[in-house]
Amino acid sequence: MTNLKNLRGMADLLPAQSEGWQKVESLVRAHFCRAGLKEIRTPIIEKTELFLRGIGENTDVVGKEMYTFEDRGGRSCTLRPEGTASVARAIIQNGLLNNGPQRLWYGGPMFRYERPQAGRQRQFHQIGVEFVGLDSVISDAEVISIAWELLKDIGLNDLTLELNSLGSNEDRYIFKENLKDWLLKRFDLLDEDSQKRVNSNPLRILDSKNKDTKKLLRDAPSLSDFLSKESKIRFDYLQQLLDNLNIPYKINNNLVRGLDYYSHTAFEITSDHLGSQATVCGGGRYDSLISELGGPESPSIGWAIGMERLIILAGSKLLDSSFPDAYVIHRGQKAEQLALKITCQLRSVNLIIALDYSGSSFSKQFKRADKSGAKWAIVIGEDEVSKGQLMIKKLKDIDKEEGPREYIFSIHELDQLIAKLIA
RNA sequence: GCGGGCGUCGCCAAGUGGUUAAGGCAGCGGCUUGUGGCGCCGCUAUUCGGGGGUUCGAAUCCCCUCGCUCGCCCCA
Repeated sequence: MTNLKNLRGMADLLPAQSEGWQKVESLVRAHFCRAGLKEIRTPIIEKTELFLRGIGENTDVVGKEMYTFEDRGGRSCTLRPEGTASVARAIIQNGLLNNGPQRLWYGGPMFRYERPQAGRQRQFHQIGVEFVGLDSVISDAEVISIAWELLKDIGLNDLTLELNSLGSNEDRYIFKENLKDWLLKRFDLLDEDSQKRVNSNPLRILDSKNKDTKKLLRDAPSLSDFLSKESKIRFDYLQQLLDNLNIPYKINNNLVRGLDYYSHTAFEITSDHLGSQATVCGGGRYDSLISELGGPESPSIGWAIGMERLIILAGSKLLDSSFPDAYVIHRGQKAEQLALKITCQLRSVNLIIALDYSGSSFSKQFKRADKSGAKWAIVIGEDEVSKGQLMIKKLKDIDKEEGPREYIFSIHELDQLIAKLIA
């Protein structure tokens, strides 16, 4: 291998892992289906402008993590760093809201140009849910519960749901000005990153991991004190609904989230088993995104789950477990032809059949049959072909003596063979 | 983008300047040309992520580059 390696942060999904992915994906689909969600698929490339306007120019995602390039027509294009902006665009462009609120899910690869580490790659996969055109608090609770129940169903136990209210746009504007004033008075005490953010995105400073800044912020004005009466009622009611659903949560007043479009409800689901990338699910309400992108006023809420992180957490619960029902052993050219034919016929009735290709000794083929984990060996040799028969032999539990291990069938009586294999 | 660690066969690995690069697992073949999970025997890296350089001589030292990994930042 000379230089033909993967690009940094772009991982292959190998056969040993794909079954785990499929398990998770089918569970995910089942949950979405039960919740009555419809799938939407959008292109993985969009005009750069969509993300600039949708996600916000001062966010880290847009500021330093986008895969942006010019196409041959000189258009600035970007590989989507998240799903919501594209979904919003597609909804507006196709007029879906004319049919009422949309309850949608999506999934697929996302791209962010970052230094990879555990649970973080440059191409990664998200599944997400978006409720567009719904304002009621029960939709917030429902959206959260879909994520929570899904994660629980995959077998993840020690997860933490962190919850906050960012208030209305107005609440947040007033708070932002207050916070900015407060921070500017203490500018010299802030860490470098936070100093840069004071004017562009002061809310993000609340989320700072810097020790000194954290300490300083203990006395800072709190967003919760700036929530309007309506916003407070909303937030209280959401908590009441979650209590009612027995979904545990932790209020985190510093949870701001990195994308500009959130208002009111913001939440994250985190785990202690992911190293420093603790968030497995993140989401919130985005009441003004659709209208800002040129659509009708449409309050909305959604979340995204990182598939790679989900798979890491699910870990050993996803071990490979599929074995063939039967392994077809054959010797001789006529037998080979029959073996292939039988294999296809049995597969057509949904049996999982493995076929040997080696043409080596029966002894070797039996060894391989054992290794495959198959329950039965189907043996087709020259004798069988000439008699129009085939023989099956039970492979597992060789030491348990209970009745015959071998059975002969006519190749014209496949029904009986099938019945035996299924039994 | 910044800072650490790492890169020898599909996997796990020994080797840290000197004849042919250990070993284990897996794979393939044989013992056993038509019957299995054990066992025994044999085969499987002209090459040490890639490219330069130092040297009589390099997987081992130096430089560059690619990738992985851990932390920061941030997020899924």
